[in-house]
Amino acid sequence: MENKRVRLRFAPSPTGGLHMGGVRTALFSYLYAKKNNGDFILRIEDTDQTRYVKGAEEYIIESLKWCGIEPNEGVGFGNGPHAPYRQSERKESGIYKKYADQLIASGHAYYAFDTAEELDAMRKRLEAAKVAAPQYNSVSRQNMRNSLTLSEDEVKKIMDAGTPFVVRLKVPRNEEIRFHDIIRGWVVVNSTQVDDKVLLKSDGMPTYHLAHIVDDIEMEISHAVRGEEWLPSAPAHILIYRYLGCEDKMPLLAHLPLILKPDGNGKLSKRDKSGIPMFPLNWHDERTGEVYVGYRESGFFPDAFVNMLAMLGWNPGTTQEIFSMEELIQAFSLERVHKAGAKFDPEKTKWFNQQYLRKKSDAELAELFRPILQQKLVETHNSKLSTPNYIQGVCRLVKEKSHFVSEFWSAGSYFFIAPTVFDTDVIKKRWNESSSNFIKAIIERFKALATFTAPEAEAAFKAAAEAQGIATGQVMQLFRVCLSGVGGGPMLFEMVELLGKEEVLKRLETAIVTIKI
RNA sequence: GGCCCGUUCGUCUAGGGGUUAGGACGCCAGGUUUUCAUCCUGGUAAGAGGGGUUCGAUUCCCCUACGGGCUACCA
Repeated sequence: MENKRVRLRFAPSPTGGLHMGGVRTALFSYLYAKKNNGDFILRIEDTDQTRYVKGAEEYIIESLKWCGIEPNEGVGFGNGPHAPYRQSERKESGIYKKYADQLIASGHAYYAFDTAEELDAMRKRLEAAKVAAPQYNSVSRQNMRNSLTLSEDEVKKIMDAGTPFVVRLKVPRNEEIRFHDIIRGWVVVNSTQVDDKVLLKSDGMPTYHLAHIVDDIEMEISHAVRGEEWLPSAPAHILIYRYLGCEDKMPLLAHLPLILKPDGNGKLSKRDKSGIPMFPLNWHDERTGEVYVGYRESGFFPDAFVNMLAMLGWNPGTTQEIFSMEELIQAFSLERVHKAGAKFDPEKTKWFNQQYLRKKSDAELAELFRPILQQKLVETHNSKLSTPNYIQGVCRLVKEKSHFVSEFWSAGSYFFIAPTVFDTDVIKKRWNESSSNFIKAIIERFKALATFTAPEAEAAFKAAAEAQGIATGQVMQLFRVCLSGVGGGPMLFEMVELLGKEEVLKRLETAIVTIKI
């Protein structure tokens, strides 16, 4: 067992878009597997036919791909020795029934024939009797219709008649169940708290409880990493492994803390008022018609998203915060995962993206900006796209103040379209009778320049100001507005150089005739 | 209600019997950029409460409070 190959699975059910909490579970499993030269498997747990959502599986696969969390085995990622990886398909081999039958044969599971109404009535009865935990268990099962209370003949008769039935786990009455969690240490629960879980549903499908255990055994899973919401049912799972005689094959457990919503209390919801997405990719819910925006579509870099997720509930114990996937793999350990839930911080999320934005080369950014730019230029009837060098130059100047590539357009559209309106606040404050003379003087001095670099333009500008006895500070912003229409932006003379002599002169001429006090 | 898990600055967190309780985000201030942003420097701000154990507890134990999860033929 100690030398068992490390194999982890991510096992979502295709009931909707994969939430970022799910992505983090996948990420942690992936990191641990890679760190230990193990396998990472994607298994689809589609045992609930009523909740199956079309497109969800594709969404999960695409999300993992975008994040760079690639399983080396599983649905959408190629078959390994344990195919198929969809539980609905695995069921066809009769594997789940086989394990359920084994539990029945050994007396650790039984058939139950109760209808939904009968179960409901039982619950109401127990509630009325003020039973602390109304559930199907060692006590209440004695008053229900199952193979424990009915005679063998009766059971046979019912089964032969084709009456629907479920298989339930026979949980002992008063037994201490101890299990070890990598993150939480030892957890002790008394079996009186555990109900007789349904293992096989009346439609013949296994429940999660049976299916994931059977598959984890069959797929030789070494570590099961999942959300904290599974902690309460873990004791039942321990029992199943034990009764199956498979305790030695039981994966080590690690229950991750939940991701909490940024404001107020509770789990993360599908939407947050911060405007920061909760899903990796856009997700369209066909049932409600609602659309949830994704990190990808919001302009986040996948590595920034993954980095942010990794730091939610885990840290390396150093002050390093920026990690590539490789570095995460090297540094990761389940033991360092926090116990307490982590509130998700939208501001920090943006900061992560900014860090990655800064690290990208101008060429990379230009490549990302190009499609946005092209679309904007079409929208504004300026279909002429600038040269790659020029676009890179814009990216170089504009990236310092941005968190997202998607902000480049609003920050620097004037690099591509000459301004027609000029910030009135700045004009009101800075423009006076002498202004147009000053701009004219600059035009003359710029014209005289043989080469047009930032330092040269700046020197010419200062000389013009000095000649007219104006402090440069008085006219810098004015000059900027003439060129860009707005009062803020990147380094002024860097901007001048990039725009180029011809364009600068043209814009200044326009400004003189357009701007009125 | 019951059970389980948790609790260090507003948020993410480090540390772990003796520390000026460290870092990051945010926020604030100063400096640089003769604007804004960037950048630099500094600042703000924390061990839920009560009991133990101990020379000493944020750190170990107990209780309470609070928060979260679970309580389906859903996962």
